[in-house]
Amino acid sequence: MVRPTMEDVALRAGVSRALVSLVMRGSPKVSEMRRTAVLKAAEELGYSPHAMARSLASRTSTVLGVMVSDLHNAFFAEVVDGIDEVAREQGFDIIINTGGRSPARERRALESLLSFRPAGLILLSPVVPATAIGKAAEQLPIVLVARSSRVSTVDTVNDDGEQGARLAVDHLVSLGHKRIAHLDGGEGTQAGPRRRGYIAAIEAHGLTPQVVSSEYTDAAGARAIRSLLSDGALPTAILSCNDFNAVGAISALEDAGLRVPQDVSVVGYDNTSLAALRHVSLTTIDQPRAEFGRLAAVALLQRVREERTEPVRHLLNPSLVVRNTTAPPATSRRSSGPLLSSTAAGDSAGSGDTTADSQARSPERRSRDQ
Amino acid sequence: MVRPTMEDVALRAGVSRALVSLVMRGSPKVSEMRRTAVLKAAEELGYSPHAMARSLASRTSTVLGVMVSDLHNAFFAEVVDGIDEVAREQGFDIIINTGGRSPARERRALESLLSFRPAGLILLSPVVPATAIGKAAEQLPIVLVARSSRVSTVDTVNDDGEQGARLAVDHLVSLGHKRIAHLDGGEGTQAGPRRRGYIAAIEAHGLTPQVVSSEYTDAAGARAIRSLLSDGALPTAILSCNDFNAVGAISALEDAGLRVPQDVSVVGYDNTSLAALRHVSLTTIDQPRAEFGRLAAVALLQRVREERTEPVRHLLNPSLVVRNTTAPPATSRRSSGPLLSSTAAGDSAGSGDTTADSQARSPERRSRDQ
DNA sequence: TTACAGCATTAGAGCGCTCCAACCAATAGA
DNA sequence: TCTATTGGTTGGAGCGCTCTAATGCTGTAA
Repeated sequence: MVRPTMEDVALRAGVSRALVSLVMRGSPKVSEMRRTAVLKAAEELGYSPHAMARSLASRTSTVLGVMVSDLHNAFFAEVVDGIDEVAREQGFDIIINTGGRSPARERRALESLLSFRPAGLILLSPVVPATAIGKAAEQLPIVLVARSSRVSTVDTVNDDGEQGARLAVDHLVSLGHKRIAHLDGGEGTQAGPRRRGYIAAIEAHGLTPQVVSSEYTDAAGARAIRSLLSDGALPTAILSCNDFNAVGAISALEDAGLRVPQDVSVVGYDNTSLAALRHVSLTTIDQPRAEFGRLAAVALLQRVREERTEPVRHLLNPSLVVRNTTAPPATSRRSSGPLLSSTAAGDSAGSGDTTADSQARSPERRSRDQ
Repeated sequence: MVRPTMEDVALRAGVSRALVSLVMRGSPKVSEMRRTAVLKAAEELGYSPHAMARSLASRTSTVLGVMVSDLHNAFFAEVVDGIDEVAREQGFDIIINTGGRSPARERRALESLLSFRPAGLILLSPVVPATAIGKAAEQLPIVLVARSSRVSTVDTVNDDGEQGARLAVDHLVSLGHKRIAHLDGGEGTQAGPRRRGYIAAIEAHGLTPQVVSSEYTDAAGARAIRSLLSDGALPTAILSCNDFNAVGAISALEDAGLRVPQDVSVVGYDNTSLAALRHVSLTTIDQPRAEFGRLAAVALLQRVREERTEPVRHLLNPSLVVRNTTAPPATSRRSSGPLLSSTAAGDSAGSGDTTADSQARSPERRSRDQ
C-alpha cells in the first residue's frame, strides 16, 4: 500500500533525484545511458509520478476540471468525449465532477474541483449564479458550454438555437404544413433562443405562431398535447422544445387515436440517442456535441497558455435529422411521405434516417465565431 | 489569478500558520477569539485550502476516485448519485473519470485517477483486465460495481441477475405464457447470470428454454425478432437481455404487424429511463442503482479506515416493474390484461406502473452478503 | 599548460500544507 | 513555595516533487 518515490528510483538507478525528475519529464538533456537506467529502475519498482506533488512544486497543472451539471443526460457524455479527445492530445488529464442540477451541490462540486488547482475549468450547462462563475474566473480560465456569459474572461460554446428552430420550421413548411405549434421549454436552458427562432421563422413564412407552454419532460409534452386537444386547437405539426417532450407528445397523440406522422408531424430537438431508436425514429435537430467539447477544450488551453485574452464566443450550427415522425399534412397528402415504422425490413444498424442525417454527422461543421 | 496561502491568512490574522491550519481543519483546541479572527481574514482574502498540498502533507486523502466505464449510460449516473451521497456525508469528495468502454482509454483513466492518490477507488463496470485491477489494488482499496472479482482485497457490488431473470419468467408464466424466449446478451456484462437464471426458471416450470443469440442494442433486438419470425419460431413472450434490446424487439414485432402485448409480451432488463417513458412503458427488471453506489461507498470507506480486511460481496435483489408490454397470451385471453397505451388519460406524472413498481422503489431493499 | 566552452548531473531551496514536539501562560495540587 | 497539569499556540521538519544555480567533466582553442 505504499508507493515508491522518486528518491527510491534514484537510489536504485544510482543517480540523483533531480535526474530522475528530468527523465520523468522527458527532458532531452539526459544521456541515453542514464535514461534507460532510470526507466528500468522505475519499472522494477512500479513507480509512477505523484501528480499532486508535481503540480505543487511546479506551480502548474496538467489537469482540466469538468463540471457536468447532470450526469443522467447523455448529451454531456458526448461533450466530455470531445473535451477528453483534445485534452489527451495536448497532454492534459481531465477530472469530472457533477452538480446534479442543484445549485448547492453544483457549488460544492465547483469548490471541490477548484481545490485541485486545475489549469482551467469547463462548465457544462451550469446552474450556479453568474456571480459565482465570475468569482471563479478570477482564479483560473473558465469555458462555459450550453450557457452564455458576458464576463470577458470567460469563453462560451453554444449552439444556435434560433437557427435550429428555423431549420425545423422550414422543414415542416416545405412539407406543406401551415399550422405549426411550438411546445415551449419555459425556463429551461436554450428554451429562449428556440422559441425566438420558431416565432421568427413562422412569421417569415407569413404564418401565425402558436406557442404552448410546456417543459423539457415527456410528461409535460403529453400534457401540452392534451390541452391542445381539449381546446380543439390541434395543429398539423408540432415543434417540441426537446426530444423527451416530443416523445411525450407522440404518446398523447397516439392515445387520442391520432397517427404520427399521418395525422400530425412531430419534430424534437437535441437528437438524443432516444430519437435514434427505431421504435421512436424521431425527426429532430442535431447539435454537434463532440464539437462543443473539442472547441471548449481548445479555447481553454489557449487561455491556459496565455495565447489569447479576448473572449471567444462559439455559436455552432445545428442540423436537421429527418426520420419518421414528419410527413406532409393529411389534407395535402398524395401518396408519398414516410410512415412510422415503414422501414421494416433490412438488417442494417441504421434507423432509417434520410440523407440529412449523414450530413448532420459530417465533420466539416462550420463554427461561427463572433 | 494568484490564490492566497495559509501564510497570507496567518499574517493578516496576526497568528501563526499552524494556527490557521488548525482552524481550517476545525480543531476544537482553538480559542473562539482566534478562530473568528482567522475565519475573518480568510474570508477577506478569499482563501480556500489547497487540497493537494494538504493531502501531500498529511499523507492522507479525502478524495474517492470513481471510474465510469461509459458516461453515455444513465445507469452509472444513478450509481454515482449513491456514491456521492455517502461520500459527502462522510466528508469525502469524489472525482470522476471515464474510460469510454475502451480498455486502453480506461487504463489511462485509471492511471490518471491513481496519480491523485485518492483514498480509494470505485470502478463501475470496468473492462480493463483483472490483472490491472489486482495491481491497482495493491496500492489502495478498490470496490467493483457491476463486475465480479476473486481478489480478496477487492470488494464487489452486483445485482443478482439470475434472480432478476427468474422474476421475469415467473411473471410471464403467471400470465399464462408457455413459450418464452430469451434474447441473449452474448458477451455483455451480466449476460451470463441472466441467461442462467432464465434457463433455470423455465425448467423449474417444466417448460423448454429457447435462447436466441443477441446483443445489448436495439438493432440487435430487432434482428433477433426477425430471425425468429423467418424461422416461424416466434414464442408468445420475450425476455430481452436489456431494455434497449427489448425496445428493438418491440419495433420489429410491430413492423411485422404484431401487437405488444396483445400478440406478444416483452420484458426488458435494467429499468432505464427509456423504459419508463410512457411511449415505451416497458415491463422490466429494476436494479437498485443508487443503492449500488451507496453500498460501494460504504464498503470503500470501511477499507479506507481499515475497519475491515475480509472482502465483501454484495449481491442485490432486483425487482419486477410491471408496465404495459406484458399481458396474458392471445390464446388464453379472456378480457383482462393491460393493453399498450391503455392508460391514456390522467395528468399524473406516473407512467401507468402497477403496484410492483412502487415496491421496486421502496427503500427497504434487502442485500444478501456472502 | 591554462582557459573556456558546452554538456550532463546534482545540491538545495521551496511549493502549501500537516504534524509533532516544544513552549508558554494560567491554574491546580502538594 | 515548587511542581504538575491543562489548554492554547508556535517553530520547524518534511510530504514528493520541480527548478535554479552550481558542479564536475569532458573536449577544444589559445
